[in-house]
Amino acid sequence: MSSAASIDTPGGGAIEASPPILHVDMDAFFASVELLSHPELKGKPVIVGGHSPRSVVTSATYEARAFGVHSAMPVGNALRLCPKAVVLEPHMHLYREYSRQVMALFREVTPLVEPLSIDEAFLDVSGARRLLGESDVIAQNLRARVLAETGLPCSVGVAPTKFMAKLASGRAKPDGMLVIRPSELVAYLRPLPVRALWGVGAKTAEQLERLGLRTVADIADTPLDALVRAVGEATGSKLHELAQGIDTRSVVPASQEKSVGHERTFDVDERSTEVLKRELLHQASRVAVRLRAAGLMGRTVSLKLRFSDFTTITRSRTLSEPTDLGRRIYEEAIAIFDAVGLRGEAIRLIGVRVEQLSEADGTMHQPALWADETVPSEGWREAELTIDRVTARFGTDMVRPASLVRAPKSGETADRNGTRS
DNA sequence: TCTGGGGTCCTAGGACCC
DNA sequence: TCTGGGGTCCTAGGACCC
Repeated sequence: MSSAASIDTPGGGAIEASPPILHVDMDAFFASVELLSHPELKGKPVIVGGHSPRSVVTSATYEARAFGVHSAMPVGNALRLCPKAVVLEPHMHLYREYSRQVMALFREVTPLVEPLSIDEAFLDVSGARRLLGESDVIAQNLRARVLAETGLPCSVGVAPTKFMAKLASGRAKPDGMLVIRPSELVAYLRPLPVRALWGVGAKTAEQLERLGLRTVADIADTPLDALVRAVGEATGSKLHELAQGIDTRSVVPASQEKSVGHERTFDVDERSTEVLKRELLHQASRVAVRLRAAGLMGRTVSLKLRFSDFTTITRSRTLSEPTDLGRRIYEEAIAIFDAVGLRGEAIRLIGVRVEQLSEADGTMHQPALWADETVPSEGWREAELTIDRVTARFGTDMVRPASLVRAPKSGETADRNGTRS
């Protein structure tokens, strides 16, 4: 066992004055992006969410939050709390584009940028400080720059560790900055509720509550083994460290994705296997398009089903060879689906995910054999590459299951009927 | 209008190998 | 042959995060 208390201080004493980690979090990201195209709604309660009956809030302006609206809440509930709110459909492609822009701005500060989600990232500025000044100065300049170049507000937490930086950015919201220095760290942490610790959700909080543990201080003062018995090895030891302000994780620039999937909740629970399988075909093809676009292949296919009562099952199968073909993923998903043996149960959600990703380096691809021996796999590969070209040109909406239903004859590429207006 | 869609990580049991 | 243990892979479920 090594000494857990030793903390690397690459910048020496300077760290005391200027903590090295920034956590940048865009404020009400999706809603803020929408306001750029709807300036007349500025200052009003705005909710981003779908219009279908089961849609939830994906983002809300602070004006809407004042009414108790928050993300993951059903849109209907949100509208009851705030009837005047304007509901806007999400535009994911726009959010991804703005995300790309702000992440690029972060990388101008330091190459050590770790995106955490579409709208937040950690920055390690311990090296950049020599050039750009103390980290609070870097943070303020970055906030100003993001606002000037994108029109979007963000908040920044500055602290000695990732966890504390994230905590700080949360405290700084909206449109603010907060610096937590090493000497203030423990005093800041101890009074917070356990729920503030990373990895403590509703269930874990409940388990801890049963032990009488309510604050971070309670956790910090509880012996490690008692904690581990209550919540398991990994969570227990993690919490014990976080509670005393210890977090040795470093900022690691983007790593490879581990899975790619799609899922859909039906507006009304679905019983028809024909409809369910058609949805699987669509999802498998979308997953494959994304795999190929990223130059990845996957080896494990899993199917997810959620029933009306919200119970959820997943079933997976590992292939002998990785694939990036929708046809192959679809076949496997169907085989799993058939093995589940539904007897007309109502399905609320269905989804497909591909795991165990590896880089597809072209030459390594082994053409798979289909159940239908008359269809050469290379024909399918050609068909799907055509889909990629159509997608690149017209967007994913153009890729319809219909283009995969029929095998292409030789010399023919996948048709692209199903054009949407 | 009960509970979206994209993910990551952990646990636990069994198979299988050395 | 009474009882090992470590490691890896696979599968299912669940907690958690944004």
